[in-house]
Amino acid sequence: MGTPRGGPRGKGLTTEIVVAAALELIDEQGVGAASMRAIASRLGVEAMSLYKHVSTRDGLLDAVVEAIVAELDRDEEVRRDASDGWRDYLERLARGVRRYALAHPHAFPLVTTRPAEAPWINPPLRSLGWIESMLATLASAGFDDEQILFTYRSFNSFLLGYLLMETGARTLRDPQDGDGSLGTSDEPIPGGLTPTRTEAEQDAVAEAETVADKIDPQGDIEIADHPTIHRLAARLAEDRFDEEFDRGLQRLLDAVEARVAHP
Amino acid sequence: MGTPRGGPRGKGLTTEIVVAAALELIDEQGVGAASMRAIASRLGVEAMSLYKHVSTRDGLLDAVVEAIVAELDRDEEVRRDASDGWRDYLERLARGVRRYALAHPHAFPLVTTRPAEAPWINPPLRSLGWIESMLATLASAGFDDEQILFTYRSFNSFLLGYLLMETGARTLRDPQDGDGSLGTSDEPIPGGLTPTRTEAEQDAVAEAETVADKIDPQGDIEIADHPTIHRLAARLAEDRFDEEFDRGLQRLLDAVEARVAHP
DNA sequence: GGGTCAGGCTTACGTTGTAAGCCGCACTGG
DNA sequence: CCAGTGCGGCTTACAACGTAAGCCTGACCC
Repeated sequence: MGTPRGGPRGKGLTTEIVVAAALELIDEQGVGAASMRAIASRLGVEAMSLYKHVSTRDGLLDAVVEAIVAELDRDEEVRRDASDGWRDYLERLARGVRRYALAHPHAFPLVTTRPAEAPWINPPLRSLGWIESMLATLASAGFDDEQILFTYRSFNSFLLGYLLMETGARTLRDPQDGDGSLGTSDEPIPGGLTPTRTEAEQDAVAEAETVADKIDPQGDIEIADHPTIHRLAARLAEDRFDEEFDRGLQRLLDAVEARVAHP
Repeated sequence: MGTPRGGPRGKGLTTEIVVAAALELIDEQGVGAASMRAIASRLGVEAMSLYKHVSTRDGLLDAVVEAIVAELDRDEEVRRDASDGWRDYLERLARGVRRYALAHPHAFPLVTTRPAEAPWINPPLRSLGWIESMLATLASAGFDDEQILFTYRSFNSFLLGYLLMETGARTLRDPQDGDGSLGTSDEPIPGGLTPTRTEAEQDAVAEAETVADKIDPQGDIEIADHPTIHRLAARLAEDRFDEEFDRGLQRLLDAVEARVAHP
């Protein structure tokens, strides 16, 4: 009841501010860096003060996810009404999702993996508002229930997979890992093809064959065991994400269209 | 007696045992429950002892991921040689991946989100061995480089998206307290289409208003704001994962086939 | 039999999330 | 105007976490 009336109370912190700070930290240094204390200190405040605005760290992370997804609401391109047909609508929606995903590559895994409240709420379209919007749009475009469901799931699954792949490729492991313990290879593995582990016995952690063991700091791979990878290395490294997203999306929409056309 | 003897040192703990224990804990109670102390105590050992076998918790998690992916090596179905053609090979591989994903729904997010060593190593096929296997198989099936790359990326992205969706649907949020402290907000936000978003003051990131607020403990949704969701609720809840995986996979393989047929 | 050392255990430290409670100030109704 | 109310900060405290450092024991080899 107690509505803040008259001149709005000169409040300092708000939930939105806390969420925004958390998101900034995540964007800059990854999820792990967003500790309650770190977020607080970025706001010039003590950690416990945050709890006046969020219930728990997990809750805060959920709120961050929702804030990210909510960027769709502010995306003019996406927001345009659906009067140009379902295909146009889905296309704009997909590009909008990609936009927010690429805007927050460190946070996107959060969007994709945070457990949902119901089995049919899935990333990357996690808000009931947008789910409703999509389903309703398809329905009023003449899709029957079966077709709507098919489209909903294919669409989600495509975006999920593609964008996780893309953001994953853009956020690699910190190469600071040199870190003695695991890969104490001071010397770069000689272009030599022989995986001779001379000495190097010092490494107490006789780890069982990690992928990292097979890739030296320069990113070269052992050619002997993996000739095809080696041959395709250049192509594998190419950044084709833009066009492949387009192609994939069009293929998906074609499939939907086909499904709608035939019984 | 208690001490095994014979040839080499009769050891108690091994890296594999630690990894296995970690995986069990993750499967049973989620990643968060797999603390060093918890893993150790499950093995009847002190936490610090684990460090004789793994270098760090992060390293252990990486090892867990590798162990999971390595289940492909033990999957007879997948392992059969590729003499029945690339399509058969990819189909078996895909089903194998799905098998391990469903075997470890709590761990799968780990597989999908742990940062890789190179941008082209991506889930769910994270091992150089399998990547090499796949690329080589396609090459010897007559694919040119372009086609190989296309197939590799589409395949990964499809599996990633579909399986993350499926495992996500199977591991929901612990339905505990209704909380509410997050929603100290007074103003109800109109969600959905035509948001009529009044001008946002500065760059405030988002509104508070959690999805959880709109779903009661029974899983019912507010019908007023989300009529289409409500109408489709039953269908949305249906478990069609098996057949949809098949369909999706076939569609993917068809697309590959088409791409290989035409220039 | 003495030396080595793998592989456990103990102790200790810094950091984390958060429960509990304190206090000042802005605002309120009388 | 003044006493009261409660929002929104702060302080303190604690259990659990990852892990650095070092100790201790018993199986092995010469």
